[in-house]
Amino acid sequence: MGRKRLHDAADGRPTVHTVAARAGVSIASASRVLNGVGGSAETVRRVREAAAAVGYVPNAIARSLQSQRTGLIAFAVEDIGNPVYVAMMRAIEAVVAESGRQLLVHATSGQVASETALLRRLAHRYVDGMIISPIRVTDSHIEAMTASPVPVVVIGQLPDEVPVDNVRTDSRTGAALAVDHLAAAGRTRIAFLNGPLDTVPGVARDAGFRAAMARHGMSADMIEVGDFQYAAGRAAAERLLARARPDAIVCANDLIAVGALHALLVSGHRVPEDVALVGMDDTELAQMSYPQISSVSLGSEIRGRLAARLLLDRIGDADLPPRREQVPPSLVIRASSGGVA
Amino acid sequence: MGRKRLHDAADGRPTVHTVAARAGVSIASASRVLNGVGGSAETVRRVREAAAAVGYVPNAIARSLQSQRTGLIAFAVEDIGNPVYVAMMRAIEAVVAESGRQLLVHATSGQVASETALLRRLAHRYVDGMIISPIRVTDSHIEAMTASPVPVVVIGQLPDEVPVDNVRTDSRTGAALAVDHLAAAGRTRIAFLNGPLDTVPGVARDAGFRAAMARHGMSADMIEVGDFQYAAGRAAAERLLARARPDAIVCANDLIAVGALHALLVSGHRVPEDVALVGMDDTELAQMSYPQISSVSLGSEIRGRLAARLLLDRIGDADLPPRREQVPPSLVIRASSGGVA
DNA sequence: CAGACTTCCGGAAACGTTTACACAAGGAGC
DNA sequence: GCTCCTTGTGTAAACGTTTCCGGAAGTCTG
Repeated sequence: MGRKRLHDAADGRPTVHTVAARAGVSIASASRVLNGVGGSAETVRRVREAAAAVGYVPNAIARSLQSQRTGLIAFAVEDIGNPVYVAMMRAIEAVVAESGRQLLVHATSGQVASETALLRRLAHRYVDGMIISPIRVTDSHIEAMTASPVPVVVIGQLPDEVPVDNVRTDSRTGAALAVDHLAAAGRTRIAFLNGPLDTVPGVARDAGFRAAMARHGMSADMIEVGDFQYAAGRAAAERLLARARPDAIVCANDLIAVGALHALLVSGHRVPEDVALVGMDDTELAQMSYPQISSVSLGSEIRGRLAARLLLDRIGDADLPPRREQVPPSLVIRASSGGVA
Repeated sequence: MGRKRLHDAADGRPTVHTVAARAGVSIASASRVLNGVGGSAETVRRVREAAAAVGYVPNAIARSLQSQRTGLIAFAVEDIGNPVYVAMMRAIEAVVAESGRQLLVHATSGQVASETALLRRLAHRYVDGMIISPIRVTDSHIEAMTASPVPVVVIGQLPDEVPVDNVRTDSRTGAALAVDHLAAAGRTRIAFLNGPLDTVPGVARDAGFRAAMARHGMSADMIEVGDFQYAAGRAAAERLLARARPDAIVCANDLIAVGALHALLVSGHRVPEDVALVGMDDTELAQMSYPQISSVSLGSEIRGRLAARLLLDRIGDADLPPRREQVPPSLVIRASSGGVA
């Protein structure tokens, strides 16, 4: 006794030293065999056997310290309960997996503190890069992003001068598409249920809605604001219906639209006969509802895929100039606005 | 020249050496100041200033190698598109955040290879512990779990002899609750839309349904199987309606139930008048639908919270005996089965 | 059989932190 | 003025890997 666990880690688990000692070889040889590079047949056999016997599991942290890579990518998102982020995540995951890396998701609950803390923590090298889709962009976000030691790609609008890879869409135009569609269908009293006006998408969609309404000569006086959730959408619709008689509603995302649909049906309105409905993001939620909800697609899968590619490119070459991709919105017409069922 | 970036990391970023050199102190002092322990007023000032000047960001990997902790917890889940996992995640997150750690989520897409690869990779020390909710449990899962160097907690059924902390529910009884409720409401032709029979929940719910039907003297001959997704639920319901005339449908989860609801409404059935519907998991989806869907709650928040606590306890003391928590199911009655709207 | 090449191996130095330990300086107590 | 304690500092050893480098042994060529 006394020499037991001599080469083990602090917690008693075997290390490469343990394996090497048991196999009667140097740690260099053990390491080589365990990584499958070099080693004579006999050495390979002995090391493999020793590793299996002691149940050796490499310590990835130590390996990463040496290799300067972890093989992990993070996707930080504000509300993973929103299917649009799930769609993005799936697209990102596909690209990331293809590169042999693993994707981790972090839900920030949209708190600025939490988001920057995340950047501070993960970006301290636990991951090789991260994709982040903030709905609010503060100075501290920007500072954290530019100071990050690992590459960061942003999905969403970003001030032009920030030198960070960036995939954006144009939800201003997206909101306008919805209005145009409803106006063309003869709707004249179009309401808008938006998310918070201190968010980037909130202001863009508000601007798009107002501009399109003006263009059609209609007044934008039926606007309700809540957050981007189902419950808020339902509540906003109830407030709206209590004070006005819209014949169409544009919603700033699909969660809000589903909430609005619920409020409409509960209060006996027919959709789309009495009130037409258009959501935004074109998530699976829009298809799962009955009637199915027309929705402005902002190309979430495409944005996810592009963001992943930008990130991998930058990991491959840190000196690339900052790039910027733009994905155009498009309208998907379904039953809720009088399209085909 | 020649001595420039002498103390920088390989990638040119400043290290604690860089900061120490610039501040004219030893790396020990620099480290102490940066961690907020000790240091004279003058030293603190100089180090802080130097760190800010060079934009020092600590390398978390190196720190973790030394401290043997990362402060990260992982939640591995099969399909993050299913709201039940989002609910669990939120509950876990709350507990984990309280302990000052950060939660990461990994969606495994239910592939065994991916799940065990995950265990192999993350559990190699990138995280301090992980919670996993597999719907299939294979030998390779069990092996990976027991060999894991970091604590693992399983949400879901597990063979009794596996010495792993475990939070389970009883979805067998859950399915029976649904049948009892429908039978009590006078439904006599009860169908069942289940998930795959090679999954743990799939077999449990099948057994529960059949047992309850037998107990009520009804034959369990209207059963359709798909996967646990919306599309499968809708397709299964369509198959069912093409060959039979149920007056009630039990669904193995809420996604399936929403799919079934859609199929029912499209084909002109009234819910609950013609066909009553009960889902399972009691996710927000059940409340977002119209009519709202009755659902068997399996206490996902509670299970998440318990799992997180078990994990933290085990991280605190690895020698604890394996523990097992059980959460009972309960029925939440809504409009789709004739409850209150 | 001499030399040139190849293959395999072990020692030791990294990777960027934290921290145990030793030591110096300064103040308080007698 | 001596000891004793406190406070601050620096040196160096960890943490568990990978990998560079030099040397030993074996193989091929002419």
